[in-house]
Amino acid sequence: MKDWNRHNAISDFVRTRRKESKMTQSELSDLTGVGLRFVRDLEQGKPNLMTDKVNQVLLFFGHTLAPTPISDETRRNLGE
Amino acid sequence: MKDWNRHNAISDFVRTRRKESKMTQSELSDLTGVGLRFVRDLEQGKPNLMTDKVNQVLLFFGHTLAPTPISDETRRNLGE
DNA sequence: AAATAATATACCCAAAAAGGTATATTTTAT
DNA sequence: ATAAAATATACCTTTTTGGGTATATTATTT
Repeated sequence: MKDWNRHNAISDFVRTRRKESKMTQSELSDLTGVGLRFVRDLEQGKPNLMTDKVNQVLLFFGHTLAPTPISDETRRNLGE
Repeated sequence: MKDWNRHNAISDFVRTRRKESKMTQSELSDLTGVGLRFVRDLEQGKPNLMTDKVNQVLLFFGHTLAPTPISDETRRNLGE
């Protein structure tokens, strides 16, 4: 099983935005309609997520999943 | 069940890039390691996809899924 | 026009996600 | 230091994905 990575574009984005908004995971869960468990899996970098669940959360912050040129950081981590 | 939408950021991106590269769905499937069925679901806008499968395809085109401002979505996907 | 290639649809199955709940650990407030 | 709140981990169930294969439709080539 692929290992989790707390620090990836999506996890970092959500965790940062949530804290900036002074929300708890539980509040974000309620406001977005996804399960609390999902918010946790998301922020802790579960490798496999459903796109529409992720979008359900991102949408709350005015964002959405879209193809983006890979960053140097991503390129660096390709090997593992 | 949510309906499929052929024209969304991800589907359009993959279909366009694949055709630019003069590849068939089958070739893209082989080259990326995802199933042919997935390439089809992806290009036809299946509402729910696994992020790591999508990334497996996007990576081939030097991209990856990342949170993107909604207002920029259209611009980002039509260009480059 | 016919033949071939490419794309789309329909079926089944194994594997895994999402969610709920309960428990443990960490962080924050008093 | 203690209590309370927030976050993390573990177990279980239901639902749905991804993939394979077979068939149908559409597009391309000759």
